[in-house]
Amino acid sequence: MQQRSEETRSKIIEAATTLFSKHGYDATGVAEICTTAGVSKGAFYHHFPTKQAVFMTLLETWLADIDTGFELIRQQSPNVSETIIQMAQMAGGVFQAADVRLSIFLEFWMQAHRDPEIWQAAIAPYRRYQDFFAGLVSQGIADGSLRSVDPEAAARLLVSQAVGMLMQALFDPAGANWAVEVEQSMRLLMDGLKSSEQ
Amino acid sequence: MQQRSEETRSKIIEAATTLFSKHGYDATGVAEICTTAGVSKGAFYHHFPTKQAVFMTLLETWLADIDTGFELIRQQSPNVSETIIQMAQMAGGVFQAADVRLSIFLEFWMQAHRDPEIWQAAIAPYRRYQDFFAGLVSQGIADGSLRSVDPEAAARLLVSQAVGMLMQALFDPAGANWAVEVEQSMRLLMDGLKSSEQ
DNA sequence: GAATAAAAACCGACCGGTCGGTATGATTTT
DNA sequence: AAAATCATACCGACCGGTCGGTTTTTATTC
Repeated sequence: MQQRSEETRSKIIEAATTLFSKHGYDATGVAEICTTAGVSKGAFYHHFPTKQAVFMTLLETWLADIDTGFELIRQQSPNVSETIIQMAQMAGGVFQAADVRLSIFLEFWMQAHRDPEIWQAAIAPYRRYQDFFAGLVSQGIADGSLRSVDPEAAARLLVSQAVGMLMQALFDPAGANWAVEVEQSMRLLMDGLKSSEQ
Repeated sequence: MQQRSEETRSKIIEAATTLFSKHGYDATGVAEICTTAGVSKGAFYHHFPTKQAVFMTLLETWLADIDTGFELIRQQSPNVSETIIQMAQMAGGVFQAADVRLSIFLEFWMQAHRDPEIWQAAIAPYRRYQDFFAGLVSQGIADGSLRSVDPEAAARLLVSQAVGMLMQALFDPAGANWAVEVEQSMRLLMDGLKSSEQ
C-alpha cells in the first residue's frame, strides 16, 4: 500500500492550490508549499520533478472537471439556449465557490503565454471548447431555435463572454453578484441569438 | 535643462515596457531593464523609487490613452451601435499593434489582484468604463436604436466581451485574425441588442 | 509469523545564483 | 561650488533545486 504516499501527494497539491491562488505562482515558494502541506522539501521533489509540474497537474484537473461538467449538462438539457445558460450558471457556481481556482486560471494564462510546454497543454482543450460551442450553436440553428448566424463567430462570442465574465469576477469580486450577473448577461446574449419565431 | 534626465527616464520606461510584456513583471529584473535601457542602476533608482513605481507609471499611461481614444470616438460618431463597434475596432487595432501592451494588462491584473495600491489605481478607471458603456446604451435606448434592456447589464455584456476578446487574442494570437473577429463578434452582439424597428 | 533484505518515501541542511534595493563616490549641469 | 544626475560595488534575503542520509513500507525467505 502506498497510502501514505498518496496522502502527502494530495497534501502538496492542496497546499499548492491555495497558495498559488492566494499569492500567485511565482510568489509562492516551494518551501512555503512544503510547510503549509506539513511536508519536507525532499518529499515534495520526490513526488514532483519541479514546481511547474505541480502547476501542470492542477491544470489538468481543472480542465477535466470542466469537461465532465459540460458533458453532463449537455446530456441533461436538450434545448440549446438553455444548455448554454446552464453552463454559464455552472460557471457562476465556480465563481462563488472557487476564489481558489479562479486566480489560478489567470496565473496559468500568464505561464502559458511564456512557456511553450504549458501553452501546448492548454491550447488544445481551449480550442476544444471553441468547437464544442460551435457545435451547440449549429445544433440550435438546425432545430430552428437560433438565428442563422455563423456558428464559429457565435461560439467565439460565447467563449469571449465567458472568459470576460470570469476575468471581471476575478478582478472585481465585490463589484457585483457575479453568479447573478452571469446568468443575466447570458440570457441577454442568447436573446440576441434567438430566432424571431420563438 | 533636464533634457538628459528626461531621456534616461523615457529610456527606462521604454525598456520596461518591452521587457515587462515579453517576460512579465516578476521575471523582469531591474538590472535587465537597466542594461536594455543603457542606463545604470543608480540612474534607475534616481528616477523611480521602486520597480513597482515604473509599473504604475506605465499603467497610468495606458489608461489615459484608452480614455482619450474612447472620448474621441464618442465625439465623432453620433450613432450608438456604430460608436461601440468603432471602439471595438480601435481595440482590434491595439491587438495587432501592441503585443507589447497586451501582456502588460494581464500582468497588471495579476498585480492588482494582490496589491491593494495597484488595485485602487485600477478599479476606479475600470468602473468608469462600465459607467461609460452603460451611458452609451441608455443613450441608444433613448433614441430608439436599441432594445429596452437594462443598461447596466448590457454594459457588463459589452465590457465582458471586450475583455474576453482581449484575453483570447493574447492567449491564442495565431488562432484567428482578431481584428476581424472582434468586429464580427461586436456586430453580432449589437444586432442582438438592436430594436426590432430598424 | 518473525527476520531480513530491498525499495520506496521522506527529511532538512545546503548550494549556486538571482533579485530588489542601498551606499558611496564620480560626473554633469546650472 | 552646489545640486542634480548617474555609475559601480555591494548587501541581505530568498528561491528552486540537490544530495546524503534516515525512516517507513513492501517483498522475500525461512
